[in-house]
Amino acid sequence: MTRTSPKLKNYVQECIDCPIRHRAVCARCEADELDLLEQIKYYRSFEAGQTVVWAGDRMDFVASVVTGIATLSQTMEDGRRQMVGLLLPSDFVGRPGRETSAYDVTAATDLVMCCFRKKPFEEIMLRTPHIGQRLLEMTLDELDAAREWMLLLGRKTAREKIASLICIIARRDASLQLQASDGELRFDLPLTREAMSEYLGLTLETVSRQISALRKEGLIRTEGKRLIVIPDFDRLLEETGDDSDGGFLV
Amino acid sequence: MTRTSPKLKNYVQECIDCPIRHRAVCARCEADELDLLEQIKYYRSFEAGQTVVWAGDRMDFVASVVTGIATLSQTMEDGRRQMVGLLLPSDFVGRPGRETSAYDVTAATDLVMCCFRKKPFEEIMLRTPHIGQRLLEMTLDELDAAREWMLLLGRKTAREKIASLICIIARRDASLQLQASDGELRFDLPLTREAMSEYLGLTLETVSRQISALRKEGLIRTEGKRLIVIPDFDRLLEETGDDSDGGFLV
DNA sequence: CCCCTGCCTTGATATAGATCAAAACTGATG
DNA sequence: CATCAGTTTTGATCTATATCAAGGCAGGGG
Repeated sequence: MTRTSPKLKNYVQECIDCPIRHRAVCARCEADELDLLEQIKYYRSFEAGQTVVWAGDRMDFVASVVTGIATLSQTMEDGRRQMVGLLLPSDFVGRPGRETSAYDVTAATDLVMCCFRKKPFEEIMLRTPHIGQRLLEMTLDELDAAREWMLLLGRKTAREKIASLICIIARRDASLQLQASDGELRFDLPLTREAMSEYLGLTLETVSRQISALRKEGLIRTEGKRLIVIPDFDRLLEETGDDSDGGFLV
Repeated sequence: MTRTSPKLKNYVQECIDCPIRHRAVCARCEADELDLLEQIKYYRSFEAGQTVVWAGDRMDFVASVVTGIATLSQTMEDGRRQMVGLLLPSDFVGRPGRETSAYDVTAATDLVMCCFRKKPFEEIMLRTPHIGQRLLEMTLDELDAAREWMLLLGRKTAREKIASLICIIARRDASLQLQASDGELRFDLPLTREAMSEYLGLTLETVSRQISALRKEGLIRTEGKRLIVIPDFDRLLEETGDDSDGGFLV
């Protein structure tokens, strides 16, 4: 678990060719603005399971997720945990103007982040409105997502929660991968039952039971450990409890 | 209910003397920047219970809450409702760059909002970094609050939820009113049992029972319809399940 | 090849909170 | 002052999900 696989080290990438160039906090930057960021950026890699920072710890950088998935979670004194954010590629980690992390940040899968030390980043942000504008936009999106999640946590049944989670991951995955072989959607769900339960406000047993139920009813199939296949996305969507139209915004 | 009490009409206020001047989206504005906003602002008043906009409806303004409390909520097709935001004075309503409201916005109490038509506001925002900066800061605060709430919805018991709600309102109230007569905190909790249940992801019966329980144990007293007295804030805080130190920001 | 460790699944039971129901209160209206 | 609608409280019961418990399965290491 603590052994570092060599392939993760020394990830390097020109901004120009970066896979998240047009979705991350730098999305609106012009070439010269991008140069400023490129000069101060550095990459950090983590293996699945590693902790990036603990809640309350000093965190002197902000970052974009380049590849992999990170999670934000809170822990209560007695150990109850709730995940409060699922960070996919292009999502932003950290808060300008705050010294410490408010949440535990964990690598759910192998993870590469594009980091900026906080101080220089804040300086560049003041001089570069495009960054602040993009960050505002992204933060508003996160806020919408958090509120959507409040509905899920407060009012949905266990079955609806699971269906919602699968649909959301499938959507975000599809929007990146651009694959839509006929009607069947297949993708990686790289979360353990426990991680899902922390996200959904359930126990891992309930997660397992509900996934089994969806499988028995043919709403999903599972292949191997982490692969999910959705034969009919719309049918699964009906199980989420969301309005037939709108639903999640990504 | 639909009769409009005259006192609510025609609220007018110079920005200079505005009670939320230094907390709202205009907080960082210099005098000349404030002038720009002052020229396009207008006030709207709502009575307790009135709906400001429905989710999905066109919303061509953004606004700051000046006095009163507004709520944001989502409704599922079958009627289940979850409140996703509680907007107190100085909080911001609406999202620049979005045509329609994502949530039902309702006046929980009599309410006065300082409104800006969206288009001119967005133009001023582009020219005035202080507004965008402040809005980013406020949005990040909202996001933190939403995530704190996710923990509450996903993991807290009914009792902890109620204690948390009361503590949060008490805190925010205290930070505005600046009254701290000895140890005893007293303040208005202007939400019906139903509104509380929608916020906490409970039924109104459970809310009522838990409030009764806290009252019987002397953790709170109630005076009249809406007044709450907290004899010992720290003791109530212990019932929230939050870390003894940190807890909610705001 | 076998064992171990970490997941995952499934079953039996317990319980917090929902649901259903009725009565008590509160304040407004005629 | 009586009535009425909207709240709140409290009681009885039900149920979805948690909790406790036991096996099962897959992959890595010796």
